[in-house]
This record gives sequence, C-alpha cells and structure tokens, in this order.
Amino acid sequence: MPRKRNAHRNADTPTLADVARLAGVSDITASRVVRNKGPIADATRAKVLAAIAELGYIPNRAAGSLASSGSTLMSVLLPSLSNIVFPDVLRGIHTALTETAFQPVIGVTDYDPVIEERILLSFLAWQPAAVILAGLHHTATARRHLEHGRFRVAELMDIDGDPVDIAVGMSHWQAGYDTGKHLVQRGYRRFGYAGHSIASDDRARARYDGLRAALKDAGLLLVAEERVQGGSSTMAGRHLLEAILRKAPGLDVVVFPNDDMAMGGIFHCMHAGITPKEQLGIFGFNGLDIGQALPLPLSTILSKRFLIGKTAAEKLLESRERPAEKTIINTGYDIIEGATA
Amino acid sequence: MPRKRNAHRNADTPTLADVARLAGVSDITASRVVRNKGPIADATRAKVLAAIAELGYIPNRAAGSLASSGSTLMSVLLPSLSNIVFPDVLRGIHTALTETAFQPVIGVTDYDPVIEERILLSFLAWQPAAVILAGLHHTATARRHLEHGRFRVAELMDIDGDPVDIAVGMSHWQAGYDTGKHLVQRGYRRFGYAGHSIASDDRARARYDGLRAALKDAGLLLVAEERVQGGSSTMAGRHLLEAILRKAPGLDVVVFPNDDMAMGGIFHCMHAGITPKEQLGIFGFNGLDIGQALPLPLSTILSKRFLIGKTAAEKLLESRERPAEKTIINTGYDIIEGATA
DNA sequence: GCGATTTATGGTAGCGCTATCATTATTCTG
DNA sequence: CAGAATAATGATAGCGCTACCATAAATCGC
Repeated sequence: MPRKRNAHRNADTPTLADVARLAGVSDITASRVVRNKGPIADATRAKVLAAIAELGYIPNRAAGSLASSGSTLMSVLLPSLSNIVFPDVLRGIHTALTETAFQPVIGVTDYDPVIEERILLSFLAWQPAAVILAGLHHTATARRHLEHGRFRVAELMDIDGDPVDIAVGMSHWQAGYDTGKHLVQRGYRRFGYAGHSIASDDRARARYDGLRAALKDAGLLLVAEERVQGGSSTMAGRHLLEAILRKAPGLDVVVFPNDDMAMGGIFHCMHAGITPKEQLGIFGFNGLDIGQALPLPLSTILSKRFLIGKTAAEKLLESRERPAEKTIINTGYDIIEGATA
Repeated sequence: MPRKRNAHRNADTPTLADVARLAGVSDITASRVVRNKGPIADATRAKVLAAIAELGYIPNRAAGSLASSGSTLMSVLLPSLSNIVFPDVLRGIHTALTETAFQPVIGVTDYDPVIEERILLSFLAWQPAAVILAGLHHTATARRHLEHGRFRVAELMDIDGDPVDIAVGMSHWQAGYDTGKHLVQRGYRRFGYAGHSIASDDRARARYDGLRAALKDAGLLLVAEERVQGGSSTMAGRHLLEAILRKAPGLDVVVFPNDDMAMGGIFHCMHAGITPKEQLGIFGFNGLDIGQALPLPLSTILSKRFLIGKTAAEKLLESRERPAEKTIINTGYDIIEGATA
C-alpha cells in the first residue's frame, strides 16, 4: 500500500515548489531565478521574487547540493585560533568571500596532521567547493584525498614545497635566514634563541633552521638556546629571556619565534632595567600591531597574514576547475627595523 | 523514453549502496553502521566497516541532511575576528564540538545587524542544528527566524535582555559599574574615559553606561572623555591617552573599553615617564594574557570568553529540541587588581 | 512451551532541488 | 520572408541518503 506522501516533511517550511505555484511558474523557472542562472524574463523574475518574499522562502542548500553535487562551502583547516596569525588569515579569507555565495566552514587541527586528516574527511562529506589548509605537510591519506578530489585546494603560509594546487605564503626558511643576516649586519655576534616546543610548528622550525644557516654562513653559532614546553605566550617569553640571560650572560641579541614571545622579552628588559638594542637586541616575527605601539617599536618581520588568506580565497574563486598548472604565490615579508635590535 | 539512469552521477565516488553491496547487507543497515544508530550485530558492523575502509567511502552529508531534514552544522555569527575576544569564544565553541559530529560554520557580521541578518538567512539554508550569535540585539527579521526555526539558539556575551533560547555571558553594565565602584574605593576621583566609536559595540556602550552610573552614585562625573573614530587598537589607545591628558591634565585615572587600548595607555605612560597607579590609574577590560605579562600587570576585568563559547556549545548539545524555558547562564567576571590602578 | 517482547535486518518512498532534454515564442540574417 | 539562431519556459528523472513501516529471528516470563 502506498505510504502517505510527504510523511516526514517540514510542514511549515515553504519549498521551491510553493514559490513556483504562487508565482504561477514551473519549479525549474523558480529555481533559475533563485540561482540567477539562465535567461529569465524580467516580468517572470519579478513574480518569483515577490512570491519568495511573501513566503519567506529560504532555499534548502542540502537539496541543492545533492542535486548538483557541489556546494558553496569552503573548508578551512587552521592549526590554531590562539595564535593571532590564524584569525588574521581567516579574516582575509572571509573578506574575499563576502559578497560571494561561499561560506567558510572552519576546523582547528592543533598543529596535528592526524587531526587535520580526520577533520578533512568529515568536511569532504559536504562536497566543498574548495579546501584551504595550512602548510604543505599532510598525512598520506589526506594528501591522496586532496589530490583526487573535485575541489580546489589552497595550502597557506608556507611555499617551501610542492603544493597540490595553489600555495600562498612566504618562505619561512628565508625569513629566518634574513633575520640572521640582518642582525649580523647590525653588528650582533653573540646570538641566543628563546623558543617554544618546535615539533608541532613546521614554520617556526624552518625559520630557526634559516637563522642557524645565516649564522653559520657568517662564521657564527647560536651561543645559547632555551625552550618552553608547550605553546608560546608573552609570559613564557618573559621568563625565557630571564632564564637564557642567567645561563649565558654575555648574549648581545636574542631571537624569538614570534612577536608574542618577543614582547615578553621586552617586558623582561623593562623589568630588569635592560635597554633593548643598546644592551641587548630583541627580534621577533609577525609584525603585530601591539609590538609597534611599544615605546621602542619591536624589531621584527612583518608576515602578511591577512593578505595570504585573502589572496588564497580570491585565487580559488577564479575557477571551479583545478588548472593543469600548480600556482605558487609568494606574498613575501618586510623586515621592520624597529628600535629593539 | 526513460533517460539513462545515473546520468549526472559522480562515477568514481563510492556511495552507501556500494558499501552495502560489498558488505552484503542492505543500504539501510550500512547507513545504521555509519550513523551508529539502532541495533547492529557485531559481525555485521565489522563487515560494513571493512567495506567502508576498502572503498574509502565518505558519506554525503548533503544527502543525509536532506533525507533527515537536519544537519550537523552549527552556525556561528561573530561580530569580528580582529578583536581577540571572538577567536577566544570560537575556540571555546570548537573545544566543545571536538569529538562530536558537529561542525562550526562561521560568519562575520562586522557589528552590523543587517549583515548579521543576511548571513543568518544564508546559513539557515543548511538547516543547522544550532545558531550561535553575539548579543541579544538583532533585526526584526532575524529575530523572527530565530524564534520560529527548528534549531537551538545561543546568544553570547551579554545577558542583559531577553534571549530567544539560551544566553551565555555576563552583564556588561554591571562590569562597568563595578569598575567605577572599585576605582572610587581605591581613592580615584578625577576620571577620564578613552574609548572608540561606541555606536557599533553594544557591550562597550553598556560598560560605559555602568561606569557613569557608578560615578554618579558616588557623586562624581567623568571629567574628560576622548574617542577615536573606528576600531580599537593599541596605537589608538596610546595616542588617545596622550590627547586626553593634554586636554585634562589633572586626571587621576583613565578607563579604557578594553585591554588593547589600555596597553596603549601603558605604553604612553612608559614613553612619557608617567608611573601607572602612583601618578595615573589605568584600567582595561578583558584580562588578556599580554597585559598580565607587563612589568606592572594591567588592572582590568577578566571576561571569560573561552568559557562562554564552550558553555554555550555544550548547552546546545544537551538537547536538539528547544526547551520550554529559556536559559540564562552568567559566566561572571573577575576584577584583576593588577598594578596599574 | 507459547504468546510477548526484544534484537536485527530489509523494502520502499520520498527529502527539495537541479541537470538534462524538449518545446515554444521571439528575434535575426541575407 | 524562409531558415536559423536565440530567448524563455517546462517535464522528468534522479542526486544519496534516511524515516517509516514491516518482518524474521532470538530471548524471555511464568
């Protein structure tokens, strides 16, 4: 016996068929108006729009997505939200997506490729139009899905490697190298490094490696190195500088993996009566606003986080199809001389 | 004439039917295994899981969502990502959602209820399980949809008002009032306020109003008030403090709408040789880590952003149905005495 | 030991939309 | 003005999954 039609319908929610009936057109015509696709007579469009307004119709994207096997979602996988860098990237992405039909779905991987893989797979269930992730290093499974999927892929932050589709970012190794070169040129010789646990953060590690390479090329070595377990924070930077100076009092410059920690270094200097630059160079990374508002602006490197996010999203929107050629966009960085190194 | 079946299929992507066939069970049984729902014999589950692994099956959530008229998406609408407050909230939400099937979809409203409404409507097209927004003030249309939708709603940050379903946050008016009372108790009498354009930020305005009320109750008034156009920033706070002290040299305390700006005030003090607290009280809001890493920790109020996000998401997960009773959760705040006021 | 529950599985009919093909009215070309 | 292109609309059949109902097998109570 045939079951009652519309058994598990949402009785109150108007569908496209309701709109079409009210406007006196066929379903598909109403659909065309909603999607702004195909030729529609002005009068017809007006009728349909009026019906939509009257019913308060909201399209069902799940149905649309199913029928067209594609969505307007863009999956964004970020390592962290505590680090201001990634909200900045996200802001860039969001800016590029405003006024488009695309919506970002975000996931946080905690710098862990295995978590990244898990979240990626769950995101792929929505048939996203594009996937944005950080870095070029993923699990084999993740990489396989990224390569074979029918969606665009952008890998952000880092460009030292082989992307799946698009990479947007900068060379962190080079930034580290330039930091070392810059500081050597300014006369610093006895280098310290005060960092955080590097295992998780590929890019901090690349900058560290670049720094060491520059020192090596100048015939120098890191005199002292100190690390905190776990994440970076201003307070950690403050304590770390104190610790490293106790162990190696003769340092003339200390490099930090980021501005947050370098700010802590500055605060320790203030507390201990050390004049930055004159007595001890302090160098960060990221170029956060707050560092530039200091009485002595922080010497650091400006990474273009917002630009990276925005560029990546814009690039992805250019074509739904993955082009034959891979694209690598170097957004570069600026050395901010500042007054602390 | 019947059209070719599976005309516009994704030929290469395995479906649940493929899994079921390979496992030798019916579609619906395979579906039950995937969703972990209903009674399944261990042997059957094992067979299905093996088939899933072999095919690399990824469920199609659009189809699932359509069939069950409900999704595992949670819409999150935040005013801004520049202000660290909201990434913190988002982090809390994300933490609560880890290990669940839910995924946050985020939108940024720029503190504009009209943009909020637009994004809300586009999010509702995905039949989200819940909607999270900031504040209790929305457009009439948005409010109507929130009230009549079949999804949970959480309104964050603020609890001074009447929520649709759940509100999680604190009383910003009260926080402003307590700030005033606290500072009056500590002997301050000549108050200045250095803020940003308030129109957009309801909560900063509520704190400001609370502060004035406390001063009034103590028989005092704001002696001076200075505002920047546009958003808040550390540099703006620094310039603003300089400006307000020029206009009203006799101030003994300046209150800022947030820690970012208050940090700028501190930096101006350092630059101008003013000793915080002794010569001039500085008071912020938010309790950011960086302020507590200062040589003199910032006096401020700790708002519990992470907790707000986490609590809200957890509360929403408790039940898919909107309960008869509205819930208001006050996460409170702590006054951090600090050393600057 | 026999009806009553519980456990495990399956058949079928949509969910609301859009791709595809088909059709009719309208405009254009030489 | 015939033939061809273009503009505007429609009928139909799924997209891949799950709600709903039905059935069969295993366990239970007394």
